[in-house]
Amino acid sequence: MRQHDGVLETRLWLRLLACYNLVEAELRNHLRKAFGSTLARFDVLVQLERSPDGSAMGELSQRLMVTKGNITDVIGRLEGDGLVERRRDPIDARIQRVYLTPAGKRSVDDMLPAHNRRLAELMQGANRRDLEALDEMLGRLRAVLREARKV
Amino acid sequence: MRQHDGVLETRLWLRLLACYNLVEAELRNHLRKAFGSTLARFDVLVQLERSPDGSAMGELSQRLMVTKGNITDVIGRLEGDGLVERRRDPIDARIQRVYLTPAGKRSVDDMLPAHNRRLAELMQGANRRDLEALDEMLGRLRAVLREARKV
DNA sequence: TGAAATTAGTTTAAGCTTGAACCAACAGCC
DNA sequence: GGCTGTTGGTTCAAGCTTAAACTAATTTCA
Repeated sequence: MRQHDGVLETRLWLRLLACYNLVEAELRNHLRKAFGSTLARFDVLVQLERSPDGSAMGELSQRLMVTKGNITDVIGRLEGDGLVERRRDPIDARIQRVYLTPAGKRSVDDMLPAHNRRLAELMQGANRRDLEALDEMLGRLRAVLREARKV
Repeated sequence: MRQHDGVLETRLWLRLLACYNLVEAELRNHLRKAFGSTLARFDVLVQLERSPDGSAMGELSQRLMVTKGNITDVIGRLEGDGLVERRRDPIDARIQRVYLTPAGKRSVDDMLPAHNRRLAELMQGANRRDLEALDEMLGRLRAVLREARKV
């Protein structure tokens, strides 16, 4: 009898989904209450902080795994608040390069440590070895999923 | 030197996020192309199929981990398409009980097997033992996160 | 009993997100 | 140079999602 009927995969997916939802809700809540911000904005700002030379719209879209239209929208809102600025690439005029403004940098520097602390707090009830093993295996699953997507 | 600075937790979260995004995007894509449906609708329908006696709006909201307002919205759309129907609970008049219509049941029965198959396909590149271990540990993490939320 | 607190759902405004259609700029090729 | 195809972003409509304010019904308890 073949046991590979998808039951394990479904249960795994539902558990992963639950973990995702629990963490996501808590982090969103924290950002909102502590900083009046959202995850979409935060994610973009963090990504930009890691790219001092700016980042193209499409690059952001890929890294954050959302559509290009989404990035256009979020960046537009962040630009309106003066946290980022867009400059057209001088070599390739199609490319919009996005940079953190000083205010944007201040904003990330403010949020990021508290955000990470909150995340660590959420998992502090877990055994450290479990987290390490989980981390390792999620890395492997990610590789498998990336491969599967191509096919 | 205290090593518990949140690096592990952050990496774990980013990997979990990546796995979530990869699976979610693929499942959504599949539902859309194969059935012209969405995950939000699908999730509600599956939940209702598991509750032959109907489900209250708040129950759906909790199980799917979304807000009550969201459920009102999605159910409204599903009802408009004739896939579910709302009936007020005769005992407690505050409660709206939601049921699958025959068309709704046909729709789930149509989608669910293909959906699960697609999910299993996505993970078929992974070692079976890894998936079992991952499943187990996600279950434990979920418990930890639920506990942490209460605090 | 009946006022106060709780619970179930709805509504609303704002923001998030997608997918598809579109425009402009670049790259390859003849 | 000037087609042709590709790439990077924007726009648009629709749907998804949240948080907060609200209404109506039930429960609690003095």
